[in-house]
Amino acid sequence: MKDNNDMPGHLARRFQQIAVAVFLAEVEDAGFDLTPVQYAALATIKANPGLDQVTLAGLIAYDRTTITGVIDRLVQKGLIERRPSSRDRRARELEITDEGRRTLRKITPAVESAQRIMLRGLSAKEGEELMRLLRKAIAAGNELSRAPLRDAQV
Amino acid sequence: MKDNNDMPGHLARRFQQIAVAVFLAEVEDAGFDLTPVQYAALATIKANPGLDQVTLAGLIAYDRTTITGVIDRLVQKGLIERRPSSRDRRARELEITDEGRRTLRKITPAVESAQRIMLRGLSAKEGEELMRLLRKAIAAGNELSRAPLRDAQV
DNA sequence: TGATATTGATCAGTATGCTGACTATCAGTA
DNA sequence: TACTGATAGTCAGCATACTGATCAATATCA
Repeated sequence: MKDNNDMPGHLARRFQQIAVAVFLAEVEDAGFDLTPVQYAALATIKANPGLDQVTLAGLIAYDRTTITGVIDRLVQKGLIERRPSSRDRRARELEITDEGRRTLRKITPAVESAQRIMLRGLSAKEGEELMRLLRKAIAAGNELSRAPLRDAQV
Repeated sequence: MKDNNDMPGHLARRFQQIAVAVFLAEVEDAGFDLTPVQYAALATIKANPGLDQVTLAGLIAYDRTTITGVIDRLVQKGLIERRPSSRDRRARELEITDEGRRTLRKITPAVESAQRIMLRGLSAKEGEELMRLLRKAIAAGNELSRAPLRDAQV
């Protein structure tokens, strides 16, 4: 019988669990209330003004049904705006607000600190290697989840 | 601005997302309906007959409030039994059923196949190195989540 | 012993994430 | 143009995960 510690799936779940806990703790210490998912969405909307929800989902590999709720909460917090697209009446264009921009700027140190903390058991070289291997495994498995990563159409 | 791909937290989430999708697909192909979490709980109950829920949670690093629902569903499926402990009337003892044992035996090839698939982009050596680095990072961050890994009391 | 603290389990509430279904709209084509 | 298929977004339902609270039972110690 294989031990849990020999199962990449188990290790993935555990590392992700710690990563989320660290992120939330750092962000809360900085005085904000934003989840990892909300942060990624907000940063991506800022970098791609006016994008629609499906494009956003593709850029950060979320399921389109998950995005709906995330967007709802970001709008609720006043960090982004959602308005109908003029080109496609099915689509919604997403735009960051001034407050969203402010939040993003002030929260960045906490986010970067969280990334360091979740790798604190590794040397700099090991951290780089872990990220490289994760990127490689993810690239090979990209199409295996319902929410694959997609490039922006531009 | 850091890219998502430079964020270990983002990579962790993405790898876990793929790992779960692969697990569910392989298990469903084998004709079963069991989540990664349910599998880990079932295997751990089999290996530690009569353990209580808190001990189970510690062994696989789940939150104790999450365990309740997982156990409910395993009982519902007839794979385990939950009964009051004789030593401590607050606690419940968990025991695998014959059907649980049968399911575990028949599902194992699918689970092992899933572990291979989620590492398919990596060489054997790289897969080992990824697991080593994950274990190391997890060990250093164990106490940072609400559900740290705990040894069994025995 | 009796007061206090701790522990095992559960619950309510919130936030991902998924499947599958549905509506509205758009795009391509016969 | 009318039909067909695809697409954007939403929703219901289910399963993790977490926070914080509660209840019952156990442990601890003055």
